[in-house]
Amino acid sequence: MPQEHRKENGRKALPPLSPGPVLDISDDELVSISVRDLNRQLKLRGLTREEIVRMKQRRRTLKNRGYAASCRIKRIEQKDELETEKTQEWRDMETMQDDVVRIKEEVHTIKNRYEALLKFAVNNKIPIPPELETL
Amino acid sequence: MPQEHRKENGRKALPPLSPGPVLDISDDELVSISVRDLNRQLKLRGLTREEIVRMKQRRRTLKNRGYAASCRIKRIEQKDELETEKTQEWRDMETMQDDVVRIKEEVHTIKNRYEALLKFAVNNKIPIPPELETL
DNA sequence: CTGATCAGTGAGCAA
DNA sequence: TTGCTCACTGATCAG
Repeated sequence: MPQEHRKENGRKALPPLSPGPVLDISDDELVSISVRDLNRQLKLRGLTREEIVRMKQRRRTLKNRGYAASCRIKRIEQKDELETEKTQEWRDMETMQDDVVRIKEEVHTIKNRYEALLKFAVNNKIPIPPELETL
Repeated sequence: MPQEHRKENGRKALPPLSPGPVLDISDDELVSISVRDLNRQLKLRGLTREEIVRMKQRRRTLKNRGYAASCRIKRIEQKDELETEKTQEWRDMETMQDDVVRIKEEVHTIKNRYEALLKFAVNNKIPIPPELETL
């Protein structure tokens, strides 16, 4: 049960999967070469059927190790993406809220102007058409 | 290497961790009882030191299994939470955007009124104070 | 010790 | 076969 770990981080180190007794090849090479080339090598040297099976399994395991790593990275990236979007939307929200405040002030300004104009009319006894009398 | 899986889901089924040859106890019981009670049982029957160690390890493994499950659930919940917040913010955004549109229309309406009033003044040759002449 | 999290592992599904 | 994802495991860290 080769269960130690290749902690890239701050943990332990895992020795490479034991190379077969006959075909010695590093983990990196094994995951890299194509199935075709691997079979070629396997037949070139005379490996037992069992040895071949073991080599295939080692290759699959190494592949799986990589897939698992990708899977974790993907998960983290998706999470980061969500958080980033959340932050951005929060910013957009603030901007829009500012817009609302600004425009509301504009409404206020114009209403005051209108009332000033109406007051001027009243003070000078200028008759205003009814449809313009109220705001 | 008991490496099959207890897929609660749609996968395979894993037989319980092999009970020790002496103290037979189910996985559920083992994770449930306290360390104190476990030690009591362990001494009550005469278990080898090695058997005790194995039992302790089985307990730890079962505990770990539960921790891992919690960890996965937590991760999923956090992701759901983020997505829910995102959706809610998107909704809030729409509401606010509607507010902006509504208020801008209000501004337009008032400006038109003001201009109508000014035009009325011009048409009737009413002098307007300079500070009220422009919008 | 307990609980949480990480990287590695095999199972099982999908392409 | 390949790639991904799941549950599980031991290692390791934090409390």
